[in-house]
Amino acid sequence: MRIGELSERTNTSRRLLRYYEEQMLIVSTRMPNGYREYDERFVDRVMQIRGLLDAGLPIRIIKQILPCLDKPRTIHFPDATPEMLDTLRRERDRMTERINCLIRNRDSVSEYLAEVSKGWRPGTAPSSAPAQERVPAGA
Amino acid sequence: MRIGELSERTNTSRRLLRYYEEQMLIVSTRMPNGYREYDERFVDRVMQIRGLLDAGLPIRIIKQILPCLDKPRTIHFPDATPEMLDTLRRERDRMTERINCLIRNRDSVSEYLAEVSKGWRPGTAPSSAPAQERVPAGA
DNA sequence: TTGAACCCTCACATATATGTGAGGGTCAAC
DNA sequence: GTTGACCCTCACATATATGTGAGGGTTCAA
Repeated sequence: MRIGELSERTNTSRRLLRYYEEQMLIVSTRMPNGYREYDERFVDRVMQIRGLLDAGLPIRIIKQILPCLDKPRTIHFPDATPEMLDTLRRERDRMTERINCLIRNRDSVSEYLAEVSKGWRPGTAPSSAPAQERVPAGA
Repeated sequence: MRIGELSERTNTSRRLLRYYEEQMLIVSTRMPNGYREYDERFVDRVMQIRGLLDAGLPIRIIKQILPCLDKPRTIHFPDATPEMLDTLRRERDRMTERINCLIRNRDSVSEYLAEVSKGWRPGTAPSSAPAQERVPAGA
């Protein structure tokens, strides 16, 4: 597909797709006329990138963990230097810290909302349906 | 305490503490000479802010959820407009999405690391191998 | 009384992720 | 063959979090 379709399907501006390519998070082949050509799996890939970005990871880190995230898990031994593995371990721990921080704070917000809706004027229905929970905490 | 001590105890530059104040995440009283004065609880408060920031939340959101995070849970009913509660609910859901995204990806990284360490040449300790291999992209 | 170690404000600089637009090709439909 | 919807590169603009430094007070101890 061309960049326009990928853009629509991932809800990501063309500008950003080109930026991610420049940052080497994704690649594209070129058609004879110079247009970028993407194959299907880039839809998921781009959405994964968006998710990580939204979760607060910077591009330079995403670039490093992206090779670990292939779905049929193809490990590239030659690519994994000990330095990269160390970085990966540190980053995994950092992600765990972020997760725990977010969980703690989200739970506080949830609690607050629960208490407010309990004590709130009983005439008004607060319509709060917690979209929550699926949280083991392991490293 | 003055800004220098808070800075050291929270590992946050003075510049940033002033910035957080300007953004109204924290407040300070002033001593007669104009120096900022903070009380103990700002140590935790600032660390909480740092955690949320590191987890990817922007300051304008942190500002909104901060009132829900007081430890002895003092709910300010008059402050909570229905709009703010809606924002809060949306933000809680957004945090949950981030959490799940981070968990998913962290688990993938963990898995990758586990598989690499299993399949690695058993003679070599993972952080002391001769660092001479093809390195196409990485740190 | 001088100097070190604090503090103040103000303002410009940087990095990162993103938007916007100019100037210009390609291609299919009318 | 013109039009409209695509695409390209390049470059400047914006927002956010942060660094850095100038120019200048305050406090305290040697």
